[in-house]
This record gives sequence, C-alpha cells and structure tokens, in this order.
Amino acid sequence: MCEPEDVSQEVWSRWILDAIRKIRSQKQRPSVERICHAIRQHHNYHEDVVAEHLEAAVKLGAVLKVFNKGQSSYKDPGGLQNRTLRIEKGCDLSKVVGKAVRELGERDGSSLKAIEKYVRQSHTVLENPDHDLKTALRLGAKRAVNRGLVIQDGKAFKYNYINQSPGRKRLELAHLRKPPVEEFEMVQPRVSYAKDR
DNA sequence: CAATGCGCACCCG
DNA sequence: CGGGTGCGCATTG
Repeated sequence: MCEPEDVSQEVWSRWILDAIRKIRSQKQRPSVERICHAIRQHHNYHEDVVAEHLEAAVKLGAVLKVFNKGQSSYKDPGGLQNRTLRIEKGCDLSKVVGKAVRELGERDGSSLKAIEKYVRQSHTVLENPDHDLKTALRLGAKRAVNRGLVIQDGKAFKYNYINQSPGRKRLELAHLRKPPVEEFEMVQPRVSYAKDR
C-alpha cells in the first residue's frame, strides 16, 4: 500500500480508469463508492480524496460521468471514442441531445455548454468551419424540444421521461400542433430505492 | 469478511 | 436482433 504522496492528475486518472475497468469486468456498477474502494486497495488515500480526484477527472474529460438507471456511473471515454459523429449539412442531432441530457442526469437540466462537452467526450466529432458542433447542437436542441424529447427550462434542457412514440403518426400532428409554451412536469428519473433487503 | 465471478433481465439502438 | 449494463446472488480467497 502506497503512502499518500502528491501524484499528478494524470496518474489519478489512470488509477481511476483502471478501477473502472476492473469493476466493469466484474459486471458491477462503477459508482463512486466502488471506485474509491478499488483504489484504496492499492493506495492509502481517504475516500474523500479519491472522490475529489474522480470529480476532477470528470471535469478534465478523462472520465465520463453517466447517469444510468437512477444512479451515476463512470466510464472510460476511450472505450467509446470510436463513436464518430459527423457534423454536416442538415444533420439532425435532436436524438443526440436527448441522449446527452438523459445521461447527464442533471436535476435542473443541462445547458448547451454541458451538452456540447458531454458529446465531445463521448464521441469523436468531425466538424468543419461551416458545420460546427455548437450550431448543430443548438438546432438539435430546438428540434428535440419540438419533438418532445426534452423540455426546455430557461437555458437548460431536461429529459422528457414522459415521452413515448407509439407510432409514426407524428408527422401530421407535429405539423399542426405547436404548443406556445412548454408545460412543466414533475419529471423524476425514477430512482429506485433498494434500501432494505 | 472482502473480492471476484456471472446468469440474466433490461434497456436502447 | 445484437451489444452494453449492472442487480442480485453464488463462489472464492
């Protein structure tokens, strides 16, 4: 077990990524707790310190924080880096926006800024001066709102959990319908409390 | 008790 | 369908 020395964030990121890989190989959720635990098996840091560096790694983009099934998970961005997103004329990113908002899982919604960051972390983005991601996302978000994929709240976009597309009879409806103001639903990410047992 | 292994249900594309 | 995820429980150290 190593002494708590002052190591670089790169080293921390490596440790964290290793921990995540290990936990995943055990078919378990790479939660904060498990990541802390895994790292503490080899390094003598307090879990708060580990969590702190995990947080930093997320901010740096070295680690991806994903909201899934009611809780946060962490993953290696490298694993999905081959996911390519081409930004070209007339491409529709509404689904990308929806997915990003859902996986970011921010209670008060996510800003375009946050969405952009998330997309860049989870994809290899191919863009050019004419068609940049930022613009495409702005349009995508707008379309996502119109499609009911997300709900806009000021500058933030929230995932619309109520949304369901039974069929393709939307074309006509979307054409004629245009609610002036979006209504607010007390949407919650249906957290399941598996406390007891 | 901690660590690891894994069947399988559950999304989501 | 096919691939990723991770719960819940079994197994091992």
